[in-house]
Amino acid sequence: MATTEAPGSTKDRVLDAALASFGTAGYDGTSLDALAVGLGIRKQTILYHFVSKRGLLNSVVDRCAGEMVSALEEALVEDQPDGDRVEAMVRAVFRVALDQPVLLGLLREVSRPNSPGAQRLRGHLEPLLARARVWMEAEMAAGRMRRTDAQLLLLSAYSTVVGVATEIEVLRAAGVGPTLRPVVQRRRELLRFLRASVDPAT
Amino acid sequence: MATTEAPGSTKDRVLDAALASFGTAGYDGTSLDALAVGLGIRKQTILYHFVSKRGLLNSVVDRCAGEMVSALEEALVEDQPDGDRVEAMVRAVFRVALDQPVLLGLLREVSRPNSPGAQRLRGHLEPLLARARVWMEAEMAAGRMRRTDAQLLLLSAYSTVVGVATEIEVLRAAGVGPTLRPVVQRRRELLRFLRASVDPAT
DNA sequence: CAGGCTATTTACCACTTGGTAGAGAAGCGG
DNA sequence: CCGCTTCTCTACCAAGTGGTAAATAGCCTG
Repeated sequence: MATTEAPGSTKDRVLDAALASFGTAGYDGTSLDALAVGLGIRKQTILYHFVSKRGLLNSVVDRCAGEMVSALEEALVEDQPDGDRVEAMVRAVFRVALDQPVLLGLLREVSRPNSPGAQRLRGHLEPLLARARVWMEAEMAAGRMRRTDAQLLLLSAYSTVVGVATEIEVLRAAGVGPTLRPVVQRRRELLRFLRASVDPAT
Repeated sequence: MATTEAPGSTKDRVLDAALASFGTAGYDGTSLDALAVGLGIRKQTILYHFVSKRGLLNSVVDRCAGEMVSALEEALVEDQPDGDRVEAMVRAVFRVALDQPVLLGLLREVSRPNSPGAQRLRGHLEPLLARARVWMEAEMAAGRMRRTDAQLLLLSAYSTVVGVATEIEVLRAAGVGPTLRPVVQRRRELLRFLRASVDPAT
């Protein structure tokens, strides 16, 4: 049983193309035929590997959520000397946003309520959020963080980070170009926001 | 020539239903047939009034952008004694988000790059953004606002506000309920952020 | 070489999509 | 009553949708 596919395999190429299409055109805006033609294969090959369109979406979400979660977990591990965990996570998200912006596109598409795959995404992110929640509550108890509703603040931070990172793609589309400067500035502003939300001296 | 429709007219009912559907299911996820059935009319009646599906979207965007812009302009007028313009605008957006959350859904849907209607929305918001830009630059010159790239900060604020307000719908879907408390708290957090971004003492 | 397994194909299918053509119907001014 | 406009309807259609069935080819094992 090979859970990991060779990166050049048909299945993997389909996943890549599907990610791009779902992230930009959306789920409904993606046609299996078009996807197949773009890959030089037949639609039925896609259905052979993923059973249904919905199954394809699920696979794409699974893979991307996996990448996202492991990127975040790496960021959490590498700053063991307690060097601002928040900053580490934000940097991780922005790195992903720069490396593969399509992934953020999918995240945006799929985090819409009632969207197919939204629930599945939540399932992947839930444990991570739970961990963050208990950590925050510990920080609050220790007085290192301002007292607020942890869940609410987390959702706020999540949507803000995704919003900001997603917008990198918007900027790119608007012709601002893949210049690094605006991105860095955005990240700085965002960190300022998160610190303000968390600062106990208020 | 009656530019304004009677609020009970067929045309207006179609606009309402289309707004709801575009905002939740998205453009591609909306079918004219389903829309018509939901209204108890025939699809061709819709096409008679709006020529095409795209035309319907344009009309919806026009109406919503109009409401949004006038809400913002009202907010700007009523605080002539310079009582924190930023707060007035944020409050206006949140009021809209609470009164008609679907409108925010449309905003989110349509502000995706390459989305049909994205350009049209930009056209509506452009003058408002331009006004805000010159105002901010004046504030910066007067030293009442920290020096940054005005355009970038505006985009940041825009996406953040929309993100946060949109998420109200997400919360509602997640069962957090239309309670007022989280919304108020979110607004407070957001204002803290915007003030921090703008505060000259940094 | 036989037989099974995997991967990809061709050939269809039922259904939905947005859109066109044209017929009635209702109201209204002459 | 006529003719005009406005609105809604029935009847279609071509193109595309996701999905099923079955055939074909390659490959490894016995």
